[in-house]
Amino acid sequence: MRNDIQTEDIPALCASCEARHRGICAALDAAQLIALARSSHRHRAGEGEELVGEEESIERYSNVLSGVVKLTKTLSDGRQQIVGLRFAPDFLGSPFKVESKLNAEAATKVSLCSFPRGAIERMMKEQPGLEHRLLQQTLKELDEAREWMVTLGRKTAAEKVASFLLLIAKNIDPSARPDRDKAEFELPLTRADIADFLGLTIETVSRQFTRLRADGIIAIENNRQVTVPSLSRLEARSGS
Amino acid sequence: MRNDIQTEDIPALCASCEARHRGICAALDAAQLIALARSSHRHRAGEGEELVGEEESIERYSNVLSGVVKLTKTLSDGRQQIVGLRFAPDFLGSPFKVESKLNAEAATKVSLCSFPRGAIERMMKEQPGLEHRLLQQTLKELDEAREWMVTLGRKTAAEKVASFLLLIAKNIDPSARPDRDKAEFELPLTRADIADFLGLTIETVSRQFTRLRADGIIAIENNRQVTVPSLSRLEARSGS
DNA sequence: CGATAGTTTGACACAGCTCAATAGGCGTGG
DNA sequence: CCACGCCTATTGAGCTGTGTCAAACTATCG
Repeated sequence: MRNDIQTEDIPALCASCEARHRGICAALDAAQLIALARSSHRHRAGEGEELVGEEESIERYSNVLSGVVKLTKTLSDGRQQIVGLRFAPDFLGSPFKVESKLNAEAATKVSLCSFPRGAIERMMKEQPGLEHRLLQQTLKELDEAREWMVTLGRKTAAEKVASFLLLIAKNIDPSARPDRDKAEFELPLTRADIADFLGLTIETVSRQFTRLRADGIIAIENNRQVTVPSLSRLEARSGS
Repeated sequence: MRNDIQTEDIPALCASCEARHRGICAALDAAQLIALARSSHRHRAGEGEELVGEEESIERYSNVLSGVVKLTKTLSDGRQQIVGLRFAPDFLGSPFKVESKLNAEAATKVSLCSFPRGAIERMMKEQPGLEHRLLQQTLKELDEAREWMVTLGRKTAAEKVASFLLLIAKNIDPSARPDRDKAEFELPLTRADIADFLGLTIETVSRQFTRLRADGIIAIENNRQVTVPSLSRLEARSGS
């Protein structure tokens, strides 16, 4: 199914791409990668840019190559909830159509590799491995969503904020290793985003940050640069 | 893929089964149904009975034929959150293994059609349509989970209870039809379950029920039998 | 340096929680 | 068929965590 030996055959673009190894494209062989690369294009989006409006979602699918994308839902009166975050090399855009509305917006600067809907669907027919991969990613997303439901429904504000920091640390700390208990990373979200993710207000989020800082669980520089000296101490506050 | 013409060929058990039409089994042809039926068995479970403990989840998969199953997650200190409800003809048991722990418990009397893990996985290899079907069910679940995240994170207690009643009405009112604005059903969950589903306490749930009753939005008989004279009036209170 | 957007802090209000008592439904056994 | 007991649901009173509103502070960028 994978064809790592013939690395020279795969498109140059894909050779160093993370999605090729850990993402959707890992299910494709060289020939399929070439076919897909023909109709794919890389592009960037700035913070706050909308990626998937109603219409566009149907048009194309993307791999997240870098940056963070937030998936949001909005009630009719404007209340908003972030229902998921996508990090590299996650897949973006749900296959087949889902009835309910969902927005995707760049939380940070983002780079994407996009292809038209049709290309993926055609490939799915001739390569069941791709659909299998998609199922796995969807199951992972479902699992994460359920985990977060517990956070939203049953945790206190303090636990929510700690859980959030752990999630980010796991997903974007470049120095992360299983044994390292320390973490450093730049927050990809504003306080407002964090509030929307946690079902809180920005003021409550801010107060919880202040408390974590006062207790030495985290240090923050320039509002965004976070240091966690001990992930296990942070985890102890996450209520899990 | 489906083979409705040769109805006489399919197993007697499956002939009248809802899962055969709207569930997972719709992806199978007569021969496959027969093969699967050989290793499947129907059984019942009483209210509160645990269906999927850690170990068992891996062992077998089931279709829900009647009744309601609740999927729960529990924090280390005992706080609980219901992360999903399964109604007939939903599928139960996640394919491949998911790392995180999830419990499935009968919320009402339940009847199931179960088969061993291996049977399904073998069939998935020879019948891509089955995996496709599974992907669709998973996408639907993901969508529902996200919808509920908004409810948990951003709605008031009153809106949560209204949303819950709408969800139940949609899924188990036998007399439901798109045009009918009235609904009648028996609540499949206790107040404690409802609280765990909504991220509230039983007292708050009870008070919201009382208010809905006082306002004529619902009528309740015997604590479980609910009448909703106007679903649209109920929906107006759901905050969506 | 000033403008702007984001963040922190404070004072206060209120939705929903806690604890406690009462009421209702339902099965069991006299 | 009633009486009892158990379990679930309701109601009440008071408390508290989080929201609201407003002001001060801080980064960032032209």
